[in-house]
Amino acid sequence: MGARDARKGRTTVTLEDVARAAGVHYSTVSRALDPNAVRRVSADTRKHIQAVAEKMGYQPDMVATGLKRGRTQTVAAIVADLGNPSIAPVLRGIASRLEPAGFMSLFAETQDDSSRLERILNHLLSRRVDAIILTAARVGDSRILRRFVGHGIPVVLALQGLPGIRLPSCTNDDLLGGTLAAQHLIALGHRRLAQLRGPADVQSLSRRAEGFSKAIAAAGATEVVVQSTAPLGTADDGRRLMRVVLDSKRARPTGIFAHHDLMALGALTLAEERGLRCPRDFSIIGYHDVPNLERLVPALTTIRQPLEEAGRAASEMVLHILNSPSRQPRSRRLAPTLVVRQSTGPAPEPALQTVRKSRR
Amino acid sequence: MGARDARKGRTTVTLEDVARAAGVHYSTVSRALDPNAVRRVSADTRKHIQAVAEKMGYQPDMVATGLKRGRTQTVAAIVADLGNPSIAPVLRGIASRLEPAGFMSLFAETQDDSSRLERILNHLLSRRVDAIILTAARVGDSRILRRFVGHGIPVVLALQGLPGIRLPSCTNDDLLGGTLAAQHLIALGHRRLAQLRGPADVQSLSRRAEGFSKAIAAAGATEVVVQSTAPLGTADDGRRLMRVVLDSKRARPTGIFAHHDLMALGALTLAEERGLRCPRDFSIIGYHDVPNLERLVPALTTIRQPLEEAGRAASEMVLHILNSPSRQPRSRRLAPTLVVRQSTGPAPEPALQTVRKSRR
DNA sequence: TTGGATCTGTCAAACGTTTGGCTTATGCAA
DNA sequence: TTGCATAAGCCAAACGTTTGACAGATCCAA
Repeated sequence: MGARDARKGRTTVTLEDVARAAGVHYSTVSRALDPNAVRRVSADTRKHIQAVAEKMGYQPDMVATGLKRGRTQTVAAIVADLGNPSIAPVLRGIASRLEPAGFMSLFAETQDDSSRLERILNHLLSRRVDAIILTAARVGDSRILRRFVGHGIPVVLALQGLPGIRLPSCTNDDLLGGTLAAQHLIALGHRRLAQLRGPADVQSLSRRAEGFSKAIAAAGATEVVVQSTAPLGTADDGRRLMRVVLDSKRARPTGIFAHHDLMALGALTLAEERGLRCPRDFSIIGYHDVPNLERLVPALTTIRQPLEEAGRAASEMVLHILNSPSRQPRSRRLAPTLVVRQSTGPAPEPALQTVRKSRR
Repeated sequence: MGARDARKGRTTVTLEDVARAAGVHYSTVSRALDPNAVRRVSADTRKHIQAVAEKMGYQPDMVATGLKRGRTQTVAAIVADLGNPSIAPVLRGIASRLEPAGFMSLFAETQDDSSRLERILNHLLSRRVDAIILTAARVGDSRILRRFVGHGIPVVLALQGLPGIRLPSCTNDDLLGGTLAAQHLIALGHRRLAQLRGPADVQSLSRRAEGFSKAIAAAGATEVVVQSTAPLGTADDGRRLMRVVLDSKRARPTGIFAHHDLMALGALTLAEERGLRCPRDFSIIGYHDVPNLERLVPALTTIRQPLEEAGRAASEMVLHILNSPSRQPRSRRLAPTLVVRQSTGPAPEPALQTVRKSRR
């Protein structure tokens, strides 16, 4: 009869129940139900057992399996901040790739606090998760992670790389993102550019800046860079930086690259307050494709990062490691795409194009 | 010595290892480490064992514990669509409440597909989760859920109630939300209102409409209602509905209530295209407090729903059920709040106020 | 008939805990 | 000293699987 377990009389049917009903030993049931079992049970018995199990509604107990096999079919997704709108698509990517492989995902939030990360990791160790996908890597965390990796459980980084430790990662190609932004503005004829940078100590932003600047230089255009110190992405910051640009004595730039859509938004409103019209007088391009901003007038041209894809790719790596632990998978950089909307247009003074051609 | 388990030589220290090192039986270690164990171990040994365990870095194996105790300290959060920006805050609320209680959360996405929901539930059964929080309830799902509840595992509904089945839920008070919107507009002197409704077959929207209409009627004001059939919340839909309102032969309403911010946005742009200025000529109020829209000009007045709070409250219920399974907790309705920004202002023609006073 | 192979299936030992029952030691009253 | 309660700790049986080792049956060649 169905076993009655600890939980308030919940009824569970076990291997033994099925075995009794089918008139075989429970180990035979186990084998009959294991899709890739060694051939130890005849086709007839197998079919019979499967029928009985089906009829009784047998569900294997994955926690027992986990204990025996040492594999829980669980991976943890650790994020810094669930409030960050970039995160949900990543989680979705993770779930969509892992689910068909029979895995489920636990989630936890570090709130950008290393001690919380450590607590979470210990807890996950205790839960015997099979792997970890970490989107919350901070520079100081490599020590903690190292100990964790020492326990033999795979860690894959998503979105954020981490310098202090060799871990497979799946990040966005910010160099390319910056390049795309620059090439777009150049192609529209802009030759005097400005870059509204995020804080310097974030690796991805440095690369973003580098990609932009290199492409600008390669085209023989000029660029002024202003830099924020605040955490990336407030509109106020964008205003502030844009003010610096407009107040400068140098010739006003016609193409603006903001490291974040909300900065672009702030910059845009400030410029319009000063009587400049976008895209007539200047073009501006943001980064991130923040949701709902496509509703603005003018809708923001931006660089979109493949977030869901990042989650999928990270999961892919996890599965790869789990299936063939011999070698680490290669880290990947995912290509962002340019999303052209209405905030970018042809440069206002085409005459300049030819003048500055050969500066390099 | 540390046991070497199945997973590629990963080293785990077990109760037995600690027991050997401490010179006691492993059951004693188990008791010494259990904070609320019956008094079976002296203070001295307990302290000694704790020290040894600490030094060896012992971490209890929660899957073994789960097997023995029949409790996995895991709850599952099932959502319809991780892409929905409302969901992340709910997840955060869930994690924040559950984590201090020693629980972690699994997540899964139904993609609004009942058969996927069923698969997921079976899988969760197999994993012996302690409870489920479901934000993805659809009308047709009560049958599936009933079977599941029959297995004795608690299900709590968040955000969406479900008519066919008695389940504790934690939803937003849409009636109040509609009322708040109406009262705000009334207080500003508006007497001719319009309501841009979402589709009729969604319960929460009906209540939203009801709350609004009742408050309007109570104030003796008039209202025209136009209704969408599309799934809630596209700007195009808002445009379409607003066009109907403006094209009507009746006197133009001065106060608009849209069932969703994006609808409000669409309505707003259409009205401005027709030469009306907001909030000078008309006021409009949305619903949902969709992120980033506060950057618009004019920034949208809206109704904010306590999403994170919903997650926390649902978790609270789960913990309550788990701790005292005797009685179901009462369902809760969470109060939304009015967020006043710039899209609402005093009604343009104050004279009308007195004229229509006693229509009821 | 004997002696392997091969094919099916059973047996039982794990996996790492929790926990009821048991044993021994200790304290204390008579 | 005995008797007895109580405290402290050990023993071993679970929990539901997986899986190596073994056993019986069948078949076939020698």
